[in-house]
This record gives sequence, structure tokens and C-alpha cells, in this order.
Amino acid sequence: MNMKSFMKKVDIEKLKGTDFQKKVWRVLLQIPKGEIITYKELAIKIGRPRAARAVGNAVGANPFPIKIPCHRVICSDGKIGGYSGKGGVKTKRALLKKEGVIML
DNA sequence: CGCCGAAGCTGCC
DNA sequence: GGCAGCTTCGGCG
Repeated sequence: MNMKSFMKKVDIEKLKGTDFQKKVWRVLLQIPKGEIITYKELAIKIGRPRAARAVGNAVGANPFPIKIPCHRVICSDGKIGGYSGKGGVKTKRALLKKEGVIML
């Protein structure tokens, strides 16, 4: 297998950020297309089930909000949390819809 | 069901 | 050292 095909995204490890952030971004990139996750689930995945808020900050602090499926992360209520990126929550909803994720 | 306040975690000034 | 933030939970009406 070609390693090049594997690195279709950006190397988070190469980016500047804390261990916590890198972990969060890594999980985001491991999320399959059309799949979403809550901040809480994400926090639990990285080992900080009580750091849902911190996770939100890390996700929104990523250097490439376009290459990072930050829009795949939603509230535990199944609603869109927020979006510090361009367009705001509006863009987030649009991206989710494009991905095939329909919100009720 | 909707609103309010408090809690636990990180990153930055 | 302290504040604010893409949240979460519990209690109350």
C-alpha cells in the first residue's frame, strides 16, 4: 500500500497545537463520512469525558476547519453546537446536509 | 419541555 | 493567575 494515499488529509502532528488538540483532531479525521459524533463522545474518546467544552475549543481552534470535519461534531442533544469557523452554524448545517446527515 | 445556574477542562492574554 | 468558550447535567416551574 502506498503511504501517500493514506495521507490524503493534513498531518496534525506536523501542525502546531497541544497534545490535547492533536488528539481531538485525530479523532475528527478518523470519523467516517456521513457519521457524526457529540462533543461528549469525543471527549470520552480522547480520555477526558468531562472536557466536552475543552474539546469544542480544540476543534474550533484547528488550523484547517475545512480539512477537519469539525462540522461532524454536534451537541449531545443531537443539535448543532456552534461553529467559530466561517459562516457560523449556518455553514455547519450546510456541510452536514452535504455529507448526508439530515437533522430532525 | 424550556430556562437558569453550576461544574470540570483547555488555551491564551 | 484569571477569564472565556463549538458543552453537559440537574433542578425547577
